[in-house]
Amino acid sequence: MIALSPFARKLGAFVALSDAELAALDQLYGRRKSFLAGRDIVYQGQIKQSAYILASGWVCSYKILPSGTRQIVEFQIPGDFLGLRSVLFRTPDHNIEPITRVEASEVLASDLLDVFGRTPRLATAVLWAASRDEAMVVEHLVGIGRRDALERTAHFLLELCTRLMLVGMATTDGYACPLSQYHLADALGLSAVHVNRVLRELREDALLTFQKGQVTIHDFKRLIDRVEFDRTYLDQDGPLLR
Amino acid sequence: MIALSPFARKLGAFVALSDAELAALDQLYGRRKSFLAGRDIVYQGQIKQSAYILASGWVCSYKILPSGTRQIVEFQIPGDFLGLRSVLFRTPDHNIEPITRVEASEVLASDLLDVFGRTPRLATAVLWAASRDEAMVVEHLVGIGRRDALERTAHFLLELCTRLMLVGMATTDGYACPLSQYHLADALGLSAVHVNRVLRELREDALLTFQKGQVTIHDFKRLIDRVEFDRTYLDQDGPLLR
DNA sequence: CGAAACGTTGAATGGTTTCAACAAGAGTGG
DNA sequence: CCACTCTTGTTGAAACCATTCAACGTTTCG
Repeated sequence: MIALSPFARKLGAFVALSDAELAALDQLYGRRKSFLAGRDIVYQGQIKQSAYILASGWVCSYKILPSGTRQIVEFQIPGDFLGLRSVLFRTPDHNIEPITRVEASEVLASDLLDVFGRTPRLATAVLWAASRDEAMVVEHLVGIGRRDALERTAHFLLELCTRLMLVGMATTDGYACPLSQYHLADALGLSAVHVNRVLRELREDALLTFQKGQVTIHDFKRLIDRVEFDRTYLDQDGPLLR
Repeated sequence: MIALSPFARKLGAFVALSDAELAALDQLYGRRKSFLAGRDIVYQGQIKQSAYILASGWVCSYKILPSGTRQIVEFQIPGDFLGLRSVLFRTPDHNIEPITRVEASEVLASDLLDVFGRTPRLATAVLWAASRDEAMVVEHLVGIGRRDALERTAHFLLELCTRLMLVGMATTDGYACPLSQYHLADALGLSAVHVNRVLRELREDALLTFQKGQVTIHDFKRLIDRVEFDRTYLDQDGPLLR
């Protein structure tokens, strides 16, 4: 098997894809665009009738409160859809920040619907991925509402790990992670100072190290036990739909 | 105009509905079911290939953590869809609790798709409502992550107010609310004790009273200013799509 | 009437934030 | 190439918001 795009890899985990379906996937990819780290992708206008599929780089979507603090709602990594709903529904009310340099393929709504019509299994796969994204936002909400800082942080990093494994960018030993402690803080609803302390604790307990753009998991099993991470959607080694 | 169902009322706020479209809506309603307060609607099996439209009563969906605490993700009120995604996507991993006695009409996936195909404006309206639901979950996440207890609580009660106004069950003076302080606590990520204190503060500041199943808003404008509530989707006095 | 659920309040505890100060590394322009 | 600044990371101490524990009042309902 030759190198698949992260997107194809991810969908392949949900639905076993035939060569024909893989070919149909290619039709989705439109114009390639790149965005610079830090410079917000203003949703108004820029992405209006089109969505993107992330080819490389990390992105986050967030909201800013009148007080000036912000809350990151979710991160997108290679293989993820960006703005899928905004194509179908309405202009979103949140901001998008590229965390690294980002390469993304534009996806036109018309192409998407066209491919969906001709290869229903692809539609299933895409919607499945979308529903997983939504489940993650819910999981995120639960974590912020009911888990303490350490559990929440570890959970988040473990979830990132499972997502990255889907596209071949992580193993249970760790992964490259371009996030700053400020990003973590804004996502976890904590202060950056406290994130720092929590990371130190995780490191001193020899569970996990978050340093210099690298997450190293020292004891995967013990970490999972310690924070009661639910492995159900982790133990997916084959497509769900054949 | 004769009495519309809450569902029709809500959609009417998004899309101006013709008589023909209102008639098409009626086709959606299938078997009527009722559920008892407190008895969880187990998602596995019960609601599998069908969704529901709430006719009367309140429902909440929540997740339970290994520690035993729970986090309520969202509430559904009359006019809301229940399990829309589970029809399209996969079986959800959360529980559903009817808070009051609930009357709901079953909606078959086939009927839904059929109506969508024949009256695209209805499809737009339904998807619009779905996207608003999703936006609310995000708003909820932001609140839990970045607002203090008082702001969070007031925000939540104001949001409920705007939702209920859409279906004619609230005014800016208040509304009937069957939630207990425990429900509030589980939704807001707070302890019930602290919710009680926060409610007292809101009451003593003559902003809002939450008592005996009734939310009374004493000073709508001052409350909104105090907690920096965003009125944008509040000031909707006409359909967005004509 | 009694029990169970819900609401209320105080005091002690604790997790998290804020403030403040400093170290280390990356990028920038002179 | 070095000084400079800016961002990111690190640590301690004080302050604060929210939780927990515990007790008691109130309502609801069988």
